Amino acid sequence: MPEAGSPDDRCPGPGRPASMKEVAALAGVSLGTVSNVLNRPDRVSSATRTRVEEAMAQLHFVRNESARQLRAGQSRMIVYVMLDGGNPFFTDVARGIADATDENGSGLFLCDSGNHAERERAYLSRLEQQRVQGILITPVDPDAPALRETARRGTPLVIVDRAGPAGVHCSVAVDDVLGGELAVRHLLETGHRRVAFIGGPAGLGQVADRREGACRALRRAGLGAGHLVDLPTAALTVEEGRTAGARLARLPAPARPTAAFCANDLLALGVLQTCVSRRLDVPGDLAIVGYDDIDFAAAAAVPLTSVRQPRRRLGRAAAELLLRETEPEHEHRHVLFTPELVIRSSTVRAG
Amino acid sequence: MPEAGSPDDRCPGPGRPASMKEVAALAGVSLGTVSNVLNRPDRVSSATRTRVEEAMAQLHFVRNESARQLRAGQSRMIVYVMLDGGNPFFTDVARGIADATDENGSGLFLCDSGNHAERERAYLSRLEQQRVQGILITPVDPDAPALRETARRGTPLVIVDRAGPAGVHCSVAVDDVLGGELAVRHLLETGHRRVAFIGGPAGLGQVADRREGACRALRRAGLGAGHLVDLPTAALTVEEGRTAGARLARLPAPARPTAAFCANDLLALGVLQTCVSRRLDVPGDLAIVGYDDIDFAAAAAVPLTSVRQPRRRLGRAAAELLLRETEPEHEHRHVLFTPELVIRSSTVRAG
DNA sequence: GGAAAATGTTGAAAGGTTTCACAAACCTGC
DNA sequence: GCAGGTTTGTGAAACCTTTCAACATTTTCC
Repeated sequence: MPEAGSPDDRCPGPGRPASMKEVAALAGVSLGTVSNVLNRPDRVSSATRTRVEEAMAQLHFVRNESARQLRAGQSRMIVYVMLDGGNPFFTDVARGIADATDENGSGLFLCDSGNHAERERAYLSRLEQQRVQGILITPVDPDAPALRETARRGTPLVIVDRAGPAGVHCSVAVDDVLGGELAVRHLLETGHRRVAFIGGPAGLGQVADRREGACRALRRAGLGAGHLVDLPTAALTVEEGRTAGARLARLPAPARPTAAFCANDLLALGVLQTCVSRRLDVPGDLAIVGYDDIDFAAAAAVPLTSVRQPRRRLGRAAAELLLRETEPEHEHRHVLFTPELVIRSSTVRAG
Repeated sequence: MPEAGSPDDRCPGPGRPASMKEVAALAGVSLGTVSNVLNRPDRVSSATRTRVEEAMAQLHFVRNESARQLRAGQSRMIVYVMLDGGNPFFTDVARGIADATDENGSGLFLCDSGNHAERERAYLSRLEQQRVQGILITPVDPDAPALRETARRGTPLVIVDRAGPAGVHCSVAVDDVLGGELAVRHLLETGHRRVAFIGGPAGLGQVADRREGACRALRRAGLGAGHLVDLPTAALTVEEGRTAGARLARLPAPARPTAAFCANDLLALGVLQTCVSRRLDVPGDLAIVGYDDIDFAAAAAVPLTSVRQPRRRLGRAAAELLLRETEPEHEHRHVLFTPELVIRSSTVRAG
């Protein structure tokens, strides 16, 4: 039996953890001195410091962050409110954020709104009550009043992967219209003339912009909007992709698009799965372009052509903007990254 | 005289948010009454209540959670420290936790240790200082002293997807040894006699247990450990899976296993990808079994046979144990779920 | 009409930390 | 010896909320 958990080590146990006051009493020193040991150790003689540190160890002292926060007026906590924790795109963005917050010494916490406006609102309110140091958020709706008000009341807030209303917040996003255009231009260049757009809900800015980009590509190729076949989905999930794929496969051959542009990779993977199970050749019978270039896109058995977003840089840039949010004379900035098309076998046969 | 109430305080500017004291002053009421409006509205006459509520609205009052926490002694925050935010398995577990915490009205926050012991320790320490209501954690090492000590000092803590040292914490896990056995028994039953085990780092309990289960299946079939070919990996990622797949493909044909059991689905997807790019038939040339049955496993173009864990139930059960952790006479419990093999085309040809 | 109960409101204390003006002790150099 | 400086340490105030005993007012019931 390891001695680390020896039962005779009777400590405070179920009671309240020790406070600085108790530490001070045990060390025979004033409260202020304990505080100095913690915050300005150089102002304390090494003899007292040792005595205080021993008392802290003996009492298993743990600093009370609530009290510190109360005194300081704000916490050291940075939070990213994700739109969908199940989408690897957002966890990659979170990693980029973590890169920046680590360097800054702030702890990063995550919340998942699950694309649910009410839940997002609840989190926002909690975070504001918590007086967090800052909020990064990929919102369900960047124009929601709650966002504006939270920022106006003083909580630093940066919008990620969307642009908020002009001049109200900083934001970091990727040019989704351009991304959509790149995707569909590529399909047109590889000979397709009837392209499905698979995505939804249409209220989601990312979806609307990518579709808009698709239309732009058609226009610039001198083709009408009739060349785009809309297959709306209820969410951006693999499951919805499978459903949409099945609907697509059921279309009569002359009307059936020869290519599908999906609003994200999860949908694309679902569509791909349906094709495979129905023995449709990809890209022969249907070419597929996804969006985000998540790791699973390259790992799919028919590797997906996809629009890559600089996910990690996106996160890092957002975090850096957030940390600057409290500087005097701050002007809100909107950073826009450029996406990039990654061509793989789901649109162009390998070899 | 602290009651120097300057009339300038009326304007809600970009300064500190209003406090209850200011609300009370504006409503011409005492502090206690404002508190009653917030916490026991029934004890306040509706006239006063309205007056206070108007004052709160006018001043954009936001409750200060730090102060509440300080008073209450603990926060209303529940946190799940994930082992790897990039693995959908853990985000699904998180969803199960959220199901339970939602019903309880506590907010769920997530942290990602990224399988990094030092980062995990830092989070744990932060959370303890924060006096969080409870911690759910899938630890890098369930025997790490920091876990034991955090729990001993009074922060409710439940271990998820592992069992901690006996009697110290509650835990919820899935029988990984049995899972490994199911996987390899299935491979043996479908005629394979040389099976690769792909997984690592070996220090990870999940990996060790699943491998142990594989050995048990062999033993029970009367086969020696020589029938298991170890291909250790540095992490449980798609990338590492690709590397391991390449190593596997390079083995000389007589020594090459005809089946691979991967410690999780990310690895399995990587291996699968390598097979496809090298024109190896799955399952003809290599049968593959994954672990976790994440959504992407079924969505792979060769749908993966995988060991399904009740991810969401796992999370929910863990959260429920956590909420009971503070009950008097609490006895730590270890809940063990049973995994289930889901057979798909990566081991058995469809049709 | 007045005692008892119900209802509304108040004021002060407590919770753990940080900060800051101040006191005490020790040096330095003359 | 002692003015002036430095190094250590102290005590009290402040941060914002919640709780609770006590007070004030109204209602109820004989």
